Order: sequence, then C-alpha cells, then structure tokens
Amino acid sequence: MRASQFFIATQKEAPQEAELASHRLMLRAGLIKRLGSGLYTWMPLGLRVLRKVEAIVREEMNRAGALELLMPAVQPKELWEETGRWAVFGPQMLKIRDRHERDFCFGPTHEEVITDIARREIRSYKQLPLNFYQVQTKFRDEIRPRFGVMRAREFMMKDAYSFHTSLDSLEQTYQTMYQAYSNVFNRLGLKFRAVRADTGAIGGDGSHEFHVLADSGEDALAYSEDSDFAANVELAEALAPSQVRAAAAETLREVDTPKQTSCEDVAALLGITLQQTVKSIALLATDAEGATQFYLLLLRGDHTLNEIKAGKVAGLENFRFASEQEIRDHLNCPPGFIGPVAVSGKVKIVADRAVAVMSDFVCGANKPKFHLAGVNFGRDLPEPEVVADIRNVVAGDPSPDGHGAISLCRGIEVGHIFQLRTKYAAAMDATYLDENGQKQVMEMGCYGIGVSRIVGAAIEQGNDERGIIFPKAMAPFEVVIAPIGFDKSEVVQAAAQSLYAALQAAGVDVLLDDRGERPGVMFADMELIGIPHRIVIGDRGLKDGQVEYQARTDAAAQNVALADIGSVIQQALLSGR
RNA sequence: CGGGGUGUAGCGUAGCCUGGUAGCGCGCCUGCUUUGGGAGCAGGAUGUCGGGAGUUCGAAUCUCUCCACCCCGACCA
Repeated sequence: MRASQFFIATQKEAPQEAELASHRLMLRAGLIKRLGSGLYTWMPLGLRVLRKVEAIVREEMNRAGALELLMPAVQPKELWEETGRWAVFGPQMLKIRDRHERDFCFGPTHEEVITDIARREIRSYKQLPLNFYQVQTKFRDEIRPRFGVMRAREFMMKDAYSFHTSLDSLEQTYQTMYQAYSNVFNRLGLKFRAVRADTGAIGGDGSHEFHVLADSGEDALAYSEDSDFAANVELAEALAPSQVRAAAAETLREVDTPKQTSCEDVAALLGITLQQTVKSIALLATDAEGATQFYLLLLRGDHTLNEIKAGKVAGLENFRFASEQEIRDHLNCPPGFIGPVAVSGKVKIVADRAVAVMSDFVCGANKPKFHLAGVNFGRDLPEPEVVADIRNVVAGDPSPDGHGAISLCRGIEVGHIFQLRTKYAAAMDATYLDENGQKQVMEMGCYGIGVSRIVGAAIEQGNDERGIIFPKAMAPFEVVIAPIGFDKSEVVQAAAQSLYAALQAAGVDVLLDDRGERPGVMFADMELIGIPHRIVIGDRGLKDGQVEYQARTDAAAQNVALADIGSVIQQALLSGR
C-alpha cells in the first residue's frame, strides 16, 4: 500500500473523552472514530487490524473443525420467548419494532437462532457432532459503555455453537475449542491466561474465560505460582482456615464509637487490626414461596463480599442489599453500627469461613454510636447457622488446589467457552433420533471471542510514550518504507520504489510512505500507528549503499546494505516480532 | 440508576464569575523558503458558542428547560 493512496488520520492531541491508553491511542492513530456512546467506525487503518484478528480466528476455528455461517443480526421476539429470555435479558437488549408493529431485537447473542437452525436441520445422531460459528456484529446496550472498543455497545464477536449426542462429545469439542483459543491468542502474540470462570445462570461444569493480562483489566484473576490453578476471583474459592477458633479471652463490652461507621474507622479508633473486626452486610432475599427473609452476612473487616458466591448460598439465590430503612426496621439501628449480637430470631446469620474461627472480635452493637468488643460465638451470640465461603480471595490465601499461595492480577476478558448442556435445546425442543430411533435432546456448547475487544486489549498490553506497539500478527502493516525526500530525490525515490516492489513480491505486507512528508512527521506517524518494522531510505545512506532498519521496539536504528535489507526484513518477520 | 462534570472551528482550549456580538495552539488552503525527529515566513478559509425558551436595548456569558457526551459509584453499613 502506498500511503499517498491510503487514509492516514493521525492526531497530535487525543480527544478528551479517552481515559485508557488503548482508547486514546486508537483515536490518535485514527484507527477508530466515535459516532455515539459505545459506537465506533473502524477507519481503513483500524479495519486492517480488525481483519487480521478475524483472519487468525477463522483459521483456527476452521482448523478445529468448526463451520462458518452467518446469522441475521436482527432476531424476532418469538424465538426469545421460547427460552424466556425476552424478559430475562432486560434492558441490555436493544428492542426494535418493524412497520407491522412486530417486535425484534438486535442480537446480543445467538443461542436462540442457532438452536432454531439445529432443530430444523438436524434429524439424526449421524449428523452430530457439529460446530457452527460466525463473526458478526453484536449489540448490547451496556449500562455504561467505556474504554472505546473495549466495552462498546456495538462490537465484533466470533461466536460458535456446538451440538452433540453426549456429554462426552461435548467435552471433547470443549477441549478442542480450549486449544483453538490458546492457538489464537498465541498467534496474536498476546500474554494471556485461561481461567476457570463462573457459569452464571447457565450452570454446568465447564466454563473458562481467556484473559489478556493488563493492569487496566476489568476482571481480577487469582492464580497460583506453584501450580496451574487459575480462576476468576468471582469463582476462586477461599479455603476454610486450618486453625481452630481460639478460646474467648476477653469479656464482652460496649465501646464508644460516636462517628465510626466503618471497620476501618473503628479499628483505627480502638488501635486494633482490621482482622479483629467483623462487618455485617444486610440483605433481603425471597424464598420459593415469595416470603422475604432478612439476612446478616458476616465478613472479616479486611475482606470483601463476593456477590456471586453469596448468591450460591441456599436461600440467597436472589438477594438484594437492604435499604437503610429496611435495616432500621429489622435491627432498630441505623447502618454503620449493626451487628449479629442479640438480634431477633427472624434475622438469619451467614458467616464467612474466616469469621467462623474468630474470637474476641469487634462488631456493631445494634445501637447508634456503639460497637461491641470481645465478642465470642457460643457465649455472646449463637454459633452461626450457616458458614460459607462468601468472600473474595486475597493475595496470599492458600491456593484451592493445595499448591502454593494465590497471587492476583488483572485481565481483559477476550474469550469465554461454555458447556451449555441442554438448557436451550430443551427449551426449544432441539432433538434428534438416536441409534434406537429414540428422540433425544442435544447437548450444546458455546464459545465466544471478542474480536474488536482484542484490538483494544492488545494495545493496552503493547504501547509506549510514542504510541502503539502492535504484535506483528495484527499490525496494520508489517513493514513501512520511510524514504526521506521522496518527492525531491530521484535516487531515493527509485530505491524506495524498487524495494517496495521487491518486498511486495516477497509477500510482505508493506507500506510505502510516499507522502513526501518531513522525516519527523513520518516517523511520528509510523510509531504512533505501531508498525513493527521500519526501513529509512535517504540520500545520506544511499551514497554508501546503506539504508536503516529499526524495529518498533528497538532503541536505535542500524545501518544495513541496501542489497541485504530484503533478507534482514525476512529474518525479522520470521523471528516473530 | 445515583453522584459529579463538560458541551465554543476538524482536534485541544481561552473567554462565562463581573452581559457589549469570539480569541489562541494544532490541523486545513495559497505562495515562497526549508527537508534526518511533528519546519519558517507571509497571506487565507472555517463558528447556527449543543438545542429551545426566557430576562435584557444587547446573551457564549444570567435564568429555565431539553439533549448529547465523559468520569466516579452501584463490593456497602
């Protein structure tokens, strides 16, 4: 590609809207333009990057035996009513109406459509297993779109759906997809980690998320240095403490805490550690009969509630946080001073495993401006009815697999694989006839990759003060030829042209910057855009038959004989940067 | 959804408090000079000051209202 024929729209200053490095750089480099909240145009330069990611995803999916198809982005309401998700999906789903007043949505995902295909087309066990995928635009009306393409409303996703006659077969394809995903992210040159993930409302055993590691990631990940344990913090188990509860040593007493409404403040006032305090979190949950139950969850002061784990405690399946008024109604005390001692029998207590082994702790007194110290289970309040793992793991916790301690890092979720089992197939009656002519419900898996998000994630992982550092596999161009005085020097022009032709003939994705810009402008542009390899051709070097080569990650350029530059580039590209 | 903030030329912004009809940098256009790290000089174009209503002789500026966008929060007693 010749730069003069292309569209390069770099900017010195980034629009103020961008916070995250990747978002700022994508705007400055002219990869994307914002149209509205969470809506972005992929400019020609950015689209090249997106297409390269797509191509690798396609190659690995095809290699793994998946079949590409393309489903409509707009889907009729009736399909979604079959699975009950028209109501469940909620405001995240963009609903639209056609001229006949019929309801549709702009697809946030495609389980219903693909299951509809499967039930129409698949009759016999002989046709299975099958794995269909598509690369397509999705729309989810996010509560809060942010970070550019990282959490956009309209985005590009690869979604695959597999159908099986048995769980065995499903698990096999699941493993194949796990491997295919690893291949994709390795080929893209990204630092990533696959972690066990929460299966959400879908249930089932198998779910892994693939995360690109970056400090700005929205997810917290827990892993062990000493084993292959890795899980989303949402899911990572906090083991029960191995020590037994120490005997009570202190007497129960009230302490004056006029303004201290948090564990931090109380601990500071009393000169104790956070680990000696217990915080009480008030929840309301409705049981199967629709009756409302008030709960107090107990957590050690330095721990935080894991809402997903809490939701798995029997009775708490659909909890919500109590309002200030509801807290007053049940405990006769304002928030900030509530605790589990001497509460009415109508209040259920759920203690975290770490709390269950505490003694002589400090908690709210259910009396404004007072806390209790020297509190002990069995003596000052009953043993907790329920002890459960309801906290987030913290660094240093023992790894759940028994090997080493947990470390934490942050990641950007770019892939998620699921064993759906029969949830959708059963709801939509997707069946086949087995060897015995019996009707059976299909087992199902689904596998997503956030194609557009990957571009943002890669930039988040690769950038410096000069701009983007793309891995070779997804850079818009692999090599740029930057001739100095292209429009002035015939010698330079001739050398640049012939090198350009030679590299093109060799199959290199090369950009010739024939705009005739000054060197500073050219260098700054190409570094901002993040092209991995640069060849500078100038009169100065050409006198001695020399050109310059510099990788985007190199500190300085090196002189290379013009005659050798072709092979130097080939070598550099092979080395995989 | 709650809280905060911002809307002035393609981008970044000043002006707003204390009303008098809009300025700067980058970018863009023309010419000359320049050519190894975002050039210099000279000239030039581009603004319904987010929309609407109101106050006023007069509104970017004050008031009301609507809209858009951004940030924080929605892990807490």
